[in-house]
Amino acid sequence: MGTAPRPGRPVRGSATGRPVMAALDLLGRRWMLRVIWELHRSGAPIGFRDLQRRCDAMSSSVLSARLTDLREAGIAAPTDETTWRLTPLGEDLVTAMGPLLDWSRTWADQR
Amino acid sequence: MGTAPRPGRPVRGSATGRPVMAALDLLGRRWMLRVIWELHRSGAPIGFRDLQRRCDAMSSSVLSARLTDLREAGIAAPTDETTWRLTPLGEDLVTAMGPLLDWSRTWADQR
DNA sequence: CTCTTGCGCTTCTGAAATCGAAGCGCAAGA
DNA sequence: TCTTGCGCTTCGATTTCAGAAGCGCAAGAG
Repeated sequence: MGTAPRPGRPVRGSATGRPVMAALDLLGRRWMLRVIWELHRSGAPIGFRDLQRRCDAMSSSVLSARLTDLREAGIAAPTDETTWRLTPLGEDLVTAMGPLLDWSRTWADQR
Repeated sequence: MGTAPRPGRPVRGSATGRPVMAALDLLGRRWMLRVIWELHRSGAPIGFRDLQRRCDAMSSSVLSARLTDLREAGIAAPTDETTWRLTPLGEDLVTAMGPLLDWSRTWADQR
């Protein structure tokens, strides 16, 4: 496929290809943040169908596309050919998402 | 329109409506993170067409939809009928995005 | 061995989101 | 009056997603 954005190259939604724009493009795809979140939350390598179930039964075709995106971006990787896990870079990303999740609770309280 | 997700209610891509899932859905829409980022980066209230230009000339129809989403979510608000700005809640969100932007630089360095 | 079950995905078709150009009504100059 | 730019809306074409079906494989059950 080769559709995953890379920093340094022009990206969908950004002519510059600056890292932050590439990241916002990659992470702004449907289900992306959720898939990353569930990969982390499972704690251990997880299989395709299991991951799909955890993501509210999201479409398998899109899950497949997202996993390809994540592999190309170096955020997730297949382990023993049948399961997936986050790379160290991916775990760093989850850590970076922490404040965002905290914010979502604040957001919920304010309504 | 009323399409913006709210915590506590079932959300596209999540049957639970838990705050974090609602946030991931809202922020996972195309251009959403970028629009928030540019609203913040401009420093002052900003007009529609100006904002559009800063977002790599994104489609005006989608920008309009995103601004509606953001207004309903309480993240952005119109000021004097001709410009937009982030609410305090929106500024908190940008702060929460900080680590994510830091991560994007790490991500860029690793490739 | 055959039969079933579950796996990781892929394929396909209709629905939904997005793109992008065009245009509307308005207001402020020249 | 005429132009210019504004905030947006509308609409047809394109891209993406949803969701059911299915393929090939492997591991049991009988």
